[in-house]
Amino acid sequence: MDIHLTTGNALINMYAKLQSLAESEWGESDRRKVFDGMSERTVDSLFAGQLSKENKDAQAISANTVLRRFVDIFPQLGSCFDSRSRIGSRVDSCVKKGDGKRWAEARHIYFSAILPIFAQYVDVAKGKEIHGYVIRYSFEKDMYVSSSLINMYSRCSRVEDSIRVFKVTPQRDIISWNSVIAGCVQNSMFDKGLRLFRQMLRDNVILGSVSFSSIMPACAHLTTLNLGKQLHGYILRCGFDDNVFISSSLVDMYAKCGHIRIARWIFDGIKGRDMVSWTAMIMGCDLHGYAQDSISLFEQMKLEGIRPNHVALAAILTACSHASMIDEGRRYFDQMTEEYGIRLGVHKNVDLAEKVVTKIFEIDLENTDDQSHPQHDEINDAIRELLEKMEQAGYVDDTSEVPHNVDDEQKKYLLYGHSERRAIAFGIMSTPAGTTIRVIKNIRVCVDCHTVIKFISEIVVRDNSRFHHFRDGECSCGDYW
DNA sequence: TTAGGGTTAG
Repeated sequence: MDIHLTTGNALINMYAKLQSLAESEWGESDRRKVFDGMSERTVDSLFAGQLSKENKDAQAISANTVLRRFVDIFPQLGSCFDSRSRIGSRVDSCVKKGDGKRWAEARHIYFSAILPIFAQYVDVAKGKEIHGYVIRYSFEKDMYVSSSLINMYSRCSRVEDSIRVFKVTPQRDIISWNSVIAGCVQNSMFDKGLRLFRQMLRDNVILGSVSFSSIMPACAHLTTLNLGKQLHGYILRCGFDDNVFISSSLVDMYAKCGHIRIARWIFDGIKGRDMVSWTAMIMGCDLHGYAQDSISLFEQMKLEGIRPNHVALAAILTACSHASMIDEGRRYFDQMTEEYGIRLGVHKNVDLAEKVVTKIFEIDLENTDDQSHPQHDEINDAIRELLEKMEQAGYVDDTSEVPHNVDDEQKKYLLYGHSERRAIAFGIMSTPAGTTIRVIKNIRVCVDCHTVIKFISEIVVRDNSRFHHFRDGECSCGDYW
């Protein structure tokens, strides 16, 4: 019988999805047969099954193929994909020429499918042209199109634009929320991401697994262990703990929040660990000074047939560097280029260096001592008391890290003001004996404070570089510092 | 019927 339009489209879609399955016996020819048997076809017939996520993941169809087909249907869009000319004027001119009927066929579906390609290639100029078109033809209220736009802008580091799109979307579903929250978190706007997450909870939105894997990195980066634990409980109640995205993000969160053993326990329980899971664990071990574990994990990962990417290589090279393992480091460096074909990047970026320097000079460098803490004087007394005991135990101050141009006595005084030792003194005086004190610092601990902490106690300090487990006058970083 | 969101970094 003649294949009816929507039935035919549905069949094509089915064959396309079957084709994307591993070792599928279905192929292009099955789709073709249905397509050829249809007396009436539309744009949908051409695209059925082609733009689905399953197909993209399986790479059954490349981004370029999608674009080529898209341009076949809408030749006016060609300029948007392969040249610098503006799409907007072309759209208008082809509508004027009476070609508007074809554009009317361009339903929102294609735009929500095409935008992720610009997100992937980080091409905000082309993404914006599509956005203009979306507005002109009133597709912007569609949740699919809007979440594609949110994602495109945030992948291009334009979070403000993402949030703007989110705010003007009249109806929001879980994917709209996840898109904007993930956008904030991926662009290091962790507080904003958490605020939106809480607002989503207040709005009684039912969370999905993606909601958790999107927000968890915020807890990891902010070292907010309590919040991370609450989310972990939530995850267990939802039964999402077998999701590899979520378990990898939990490994990372617990490692960054100081619980390396819990991180390892979660990692060991992951079924179907992928490269990201391994890399998160490798970095976690390194963060805690267990470089040898990082190396054995890396080797084990390779044995399991998982090919490391540039992030995994960065992780293992960092581990070698922290443990002063020069031979291993060189071996991995050679493997990186020879076996894995990874080239060096970043490096010698003068433009970036200039931007950073400009920012640094905008900061008031003289303004470092903040004395506003209500127990400022008590903390001073506690530090003085600790110092006396430390000096009896053999502590000698090291003022080499004090950059100010003052005499040695002044420098010694400046060291008293360092936030890490003040935090420890405050922790000791305000908690019962035996309480775990967690100190989180946003810059690297100073070398003298590092010595001081070794004298004070069995203590764990996390600075911007790593965890320092101080015990019996030794530190887990092996004084690599 | 076709379409949108997620984990790892020096």
